[in-house]
This record gives sequence, C-alpha cells and structure tokens, in this order.
Amino acid sequence: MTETAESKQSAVDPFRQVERATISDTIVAQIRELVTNGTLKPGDRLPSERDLCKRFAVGRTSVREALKPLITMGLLEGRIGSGTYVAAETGQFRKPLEWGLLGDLSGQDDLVEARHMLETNAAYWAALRAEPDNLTAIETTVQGMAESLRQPEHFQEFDANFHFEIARATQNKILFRLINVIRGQIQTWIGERLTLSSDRTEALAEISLNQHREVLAAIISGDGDAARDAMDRHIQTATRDLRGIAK
Amino acid sequence: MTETAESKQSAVDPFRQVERATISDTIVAQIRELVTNGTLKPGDRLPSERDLCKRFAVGRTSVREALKPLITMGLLEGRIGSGTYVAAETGQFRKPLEWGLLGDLSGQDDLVEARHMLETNAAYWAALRAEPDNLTAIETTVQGMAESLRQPEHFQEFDANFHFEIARATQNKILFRLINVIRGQIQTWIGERLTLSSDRTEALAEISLNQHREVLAAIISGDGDAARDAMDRHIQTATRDLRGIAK
DNA sequence: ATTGGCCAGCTGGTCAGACCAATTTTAACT
DNA sequence: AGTTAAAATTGGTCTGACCAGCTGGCCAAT
Repeated sequence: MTETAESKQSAVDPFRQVERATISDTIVAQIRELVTNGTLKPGDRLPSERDLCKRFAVGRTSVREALKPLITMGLLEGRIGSGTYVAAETGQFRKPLEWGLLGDLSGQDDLVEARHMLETNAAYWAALRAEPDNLTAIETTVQGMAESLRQPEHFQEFDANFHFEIARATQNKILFRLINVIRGQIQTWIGERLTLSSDRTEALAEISLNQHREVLAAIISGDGDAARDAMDRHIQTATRDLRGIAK
Repeated sequence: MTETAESKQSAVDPFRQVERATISDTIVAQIRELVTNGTLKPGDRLPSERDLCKRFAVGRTSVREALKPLITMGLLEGRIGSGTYVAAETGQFRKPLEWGLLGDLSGQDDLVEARHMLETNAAYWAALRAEPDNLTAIETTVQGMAESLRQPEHFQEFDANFHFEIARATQNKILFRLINVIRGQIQTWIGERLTLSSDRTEALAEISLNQHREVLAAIISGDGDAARDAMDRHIQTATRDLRGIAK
C-alpha cells in the first residue's frame, strides 16, 4: 500500500494542501468559461496569441501552454497562418470522454455492455420525451435505411444516425454524449474488422430495418417499456451478427 | 457557404485531408501510451524536461506543450523543483470525464437521471458478477454505516463507498468510472446546499441503512432483478429526501 | 547523535526574441 | 476587373535566460 497522501481527511485539517495557481491554468479556466457560457461560439476566432499576451499581460509561453490543452481536448482548433478557433460543438466532448472512458480498455466487452445499457434506456426516455422534430428526424433515418438496403455504407450511416437521434430525443445531454462516444468507438472497432459486402448483408439489413421500425413505432406510441424491449432485441441481434461476421 | 471540405466523402477519396502531425501531439501520444500500457506506473517520475528534450531531440517548448495537456487532464502532475510524476490512477480519468460530461450542464436533472440509470444497472450486474472480495468490501461499508448513524459525515462517507464498491463489483470499467464521476459531481452539488445536521437526519439514515441492506442482500443472493429493484427504491428515496432538504 | 541553518544544484514555470511554414491580405501589374 | 506576386500575419518550434521551489549534502550548534 502506497500512502498516497490523497486519502480523505476530515475537513477540519488546518494544514490543507496549498494549491499553486499557475498562470496558464488560470487562462485555461477563463477561456473554457467563455466557450461554455457562449461568449465564444463554435467557429469564432480567438485573438491571436500575441494579442492575448498583451491582454493578459503575460508571456507568449503562458498563453500557448493554456491554449494547448484546450486544443488537445478538442475545444479549440489552431490553424497556422489563420488563427485559433472554437471547435464545432460535437467535437468539444468527444476527446475528453474518450480519454476518460477508453484510456486503457483492453477488450470490447465493457463497451458492448455499456452500449446495451445506454441505448435501451435511451429508447425508454425517448419514447416518453421525444418532441415532434425528434420523431421526424428519427423517421427520416428509417426512411433512409429503407432506401439503401443495397448500399451498406449508406445504410450504416443512416443506422448510426438513427441511434444518434434517439439519444438526442431523450433530452438528456449526458446520455446523448455517452451514447455518441461509445457508438463512435464501437463503430471504429467494427470498421477495422468487418468486410461490408457479404452475401448475407442485404438480408441482415432487412432484419435490422424491421427492428428499427419496431423501435420507432414504440417511441411514436410513447410506450417506454416497449421501446426499451424493442431496442433490447435490436442491440442483441446486432451484436450477435457483428460477432458472427467479425470473428 | 464556406465549403469546409469536412463533409463526409466516400472512403475512396485518395486525396484525404493530410493531418499535420505536430511535434508535441506526437509526444503526447507516446507518453500517454507509456502510461496506459503500464510502462509508467502511478507515482513514477518522468525524466526532467531538459532530459526529454535530448531524448526526443526537440526543443523544450515542444516537450512542455506535450506535458501540459497531460497535466491538465490529470494524467501527470508537475512539481516545481522535483519533477513530473504520473498521477494516481483515480485521478487519471476524472477530469477528462468532467470536461466531457459536465462541461456546460446547467441543471442537475440530467445528472440525477443518469445516476439512477447507471446505479440500478450497476446493482444488477454486481449481483451477477460480484467476487467474494467485492462482497466483503460492500459488507464492510454497510457495517460502517450501521456504526455511524449518529455521525452524518462518516455515514455519508460509508454511503458513498457502498455505491463505489458496487460499481467496482460490476467488473465493468466504463460503468465504474461513470458512476464515480457522476456521484462525485452530485456529492459536490449536495455539499453546497445541504446542512448535514437536522433533526430527521438520524431517522433518514436508518431508513437509508435498511435500503442498503436490501440491496446488499439481493446482490449476495445473486438476484440481479431484485438488486436492481432494491437500488431503484433506494435511489428514489434518497433523491426525494435530498430534494426535500435542499429546496 | 540529533537538530537546524546554509548553500549549491536541479526542476518546473515564465519570459523574450527569433525563425519557419502556412495562410491571409495587400499591392502591383496586365 | 482579374491575376499574380510580395508583404504582413499567424500558429509551431527553437534557444537561452531568469525565477521560485525542492533536494541533498555540509557544517556548526546543541
């Protein structure tokens, strides 16, 4: 047992760890605040580094060491010769979540299990909370799948968007983000070992389409439990198919 | 319309966007790999920045701009006069997850809902998968609660550890991390607006203790659904109590 | 033998100035 | 006006310097 000094201590300890506020960390906090509270919107351009130096009255090193983590985390984006910009919103949480969730995962079992849990619950909440536009968006993706049974690439894209829109329909940001990241990761993993064109692809797609329709119907009817069950069946089927093809 | 070239394009495009590999990003990836694959263990000290400069054959700027994100994300820890160290494991995923999950959340409803979802499922999986040491650890926390009914601070700590150990018993790293982060956040939120000592505290604690015992019993018996239900009741009660006190 | 002060050397944090490469803007020219 | 070349701007990198805090060894006082 290493005594890592970070063990809990009653909040009455008068000799708490002093926390040195480094300059760049202060700037990080400031810029992060500006981005999250909307003062800086996606696509906006930040003042040049040399300008920021003057504004903050610090050296360029400090400014750059503040921007660097924000860039690495996908909150900002630096373009040589042009400037530093606020990244698109969807990119603002992907990397941090990947770092935190998937940093040292060896297998994909945890991933598949988490996905199952998140998506079944998402279907439940979507059934209870979907707004008209959410329903429209979901229907569009199903329509798209129906029209691309023979184009695996397009079909997969509509498939992904289907789950994407359901996650959005839950109106729960946390759920939405988690599903996105985990789906993205699984998708990556699939892409690495799956040959899209197989004899059975079209048949599988048709089955998949029907299952999606069931989920959609349950969500439209506002039946949370039915939506959960339908999604449960779908994910189980999909996972089994994937394992069958991929192995 | 600015044609941002980042729209999807068939994977056959031979002229894909070239990704400028910045030096520091390369170093980030290397160090991150060393940490996640265990070559660098928590507490280990990295070579000094000036040494790393020589090893990578780059300037100190690049080394520092690589270390900075790793430090900001809690993977490393810099100590003036001493060196740069690999952070404790528990700190390696908290910040990234907080950045990604909670970056711009306004209310706590999403948080409470996510917690409910995660913890009920965790109870289910824990019932199916808990190892003997997991059970022992959970029992210990219940014991601790029973012995500190009149000491709210200690009680809360055992309470937190109870859920902590259940999450661990699921053997699912993703679930474990998510629960930790969300619980930590809720705990913070609670701490900000809850006076611990109230007349009803002890009575509430007793009710809470009994609910914990029910969860524990279900987990020990390996009954996943029962564990889920018991946890469901517990979380609902706890949430209601908190809202009642906090408002 | 222990304690405490002192000092030299190392480490991360910050600064300044310079150069490069890519981009944007400006100016010149057809 | 349209095209092209030069100039200015910007992020990325390097170097060398200084500060502030830690570390370890030395030495004098206890």
